[in-house]
Amino acid sequence: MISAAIDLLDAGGPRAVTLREVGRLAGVSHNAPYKHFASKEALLADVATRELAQLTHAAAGLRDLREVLKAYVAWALAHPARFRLVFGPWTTPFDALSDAAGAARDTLRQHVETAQRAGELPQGDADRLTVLLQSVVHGSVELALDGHLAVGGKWNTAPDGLVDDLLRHLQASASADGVSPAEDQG
Amino acid sequence: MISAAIDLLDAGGPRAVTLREVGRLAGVSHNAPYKHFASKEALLADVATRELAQLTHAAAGLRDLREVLKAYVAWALAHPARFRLVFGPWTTPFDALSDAAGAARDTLRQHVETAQRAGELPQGDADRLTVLLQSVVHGSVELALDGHLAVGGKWNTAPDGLVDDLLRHLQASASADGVSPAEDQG
DNA sequence: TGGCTAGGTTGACGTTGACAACCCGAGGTG
DNA sequence: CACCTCGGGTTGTCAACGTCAACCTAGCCA
Repeated sequence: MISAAIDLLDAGGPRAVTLREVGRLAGVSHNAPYKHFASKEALLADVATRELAQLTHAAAGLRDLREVLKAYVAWALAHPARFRLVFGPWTTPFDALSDAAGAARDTLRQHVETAQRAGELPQGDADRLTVLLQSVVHGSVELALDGHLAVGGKWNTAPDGLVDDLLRHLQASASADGVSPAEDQG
Repeated sequence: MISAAIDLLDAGGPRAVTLREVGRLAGVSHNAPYKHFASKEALLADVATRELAQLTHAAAGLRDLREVLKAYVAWALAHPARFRLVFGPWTTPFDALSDAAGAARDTLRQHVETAQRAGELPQGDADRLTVLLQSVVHGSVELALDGHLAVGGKWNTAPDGLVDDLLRHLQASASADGVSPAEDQG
């Protein structure tokens, strides 16, 4: 059923995900999903949780911060509906989904701290830096999905480029700020 | 009818905006809205366009870039449903809305260029810088609305703070860049 | 054997977006 | 004046949806 929901989501957007159609795709009746999920939103929350956990797992194995950020971007652009679902407006809180989001941010923060130690990012509160990076990824992807980034027909302003821009500026800020660190080779 | 739609939107979120309820609030029958709007989405697009135009108009009169960015943030946090509506997933394109979004980015870019001339931002493509800032505003607001920014119970990571952080880093990057200028031309 | 339960089924209810047909009153034209 | 067009309103209707309720059935365990 969950895979059926994902199929519908990818094919026709959030509007296409209907409990009845999920049941149809799964070869059961229109009310069978209620035996597994309390509501439509609960089904979607389950889908979102799995998706986010999978993404986090994949990101944990990547080399450096830039790769992680770009992996998020690539995933979101490849599966817009899933991205919007995961970070969408939930009307009721789901613990599992919140936990998954927390785990995702934790692995991201770990990469941030590593980059800070390497002098590639400014020192300071790693949490703030993490959410700053996450915000750029999140916002640029959403703007791109809405078509707001095709300014003047040039696509240099794609999310990937914005991530690079921010990292470059942060690197510059780190260099300017941290004249003290000795191991500034790299 | 439009004000009725806004009332419903603010009160009960996107789900509460129903053509029938709009008609009810406007004191007409359940099908009257169809005499003015082709579909529910068209009504919402009209609402979104007005809202965005109004916001842009207000932003055009502000002093500096920081104020503009914070005005966006304040508006979005004050009216989450409107924010999500404006930048939400439209299933059909609406020219008026696209134009309004373009105008919004134009005024933002103007402030960016002013800040660049003042040396408060790195030189280079103003468009890229604009969307970078817009991305942070956009992303941080959305993360905040989803409750993803209450890390460790500290709210220093609020969108306002993130905007300040980014501007500070960019300022530092600009200062560092200014040492060896004349690299970008565009 | 008997009963409990997870999972499935049919049926129904209320709500919604949308379509169609009818209706009225103001305005312009002969 | 009669005639007609037409914007805006109305009722009626439809299919689809989420959800609730009741019923059913196969497997398991005491």
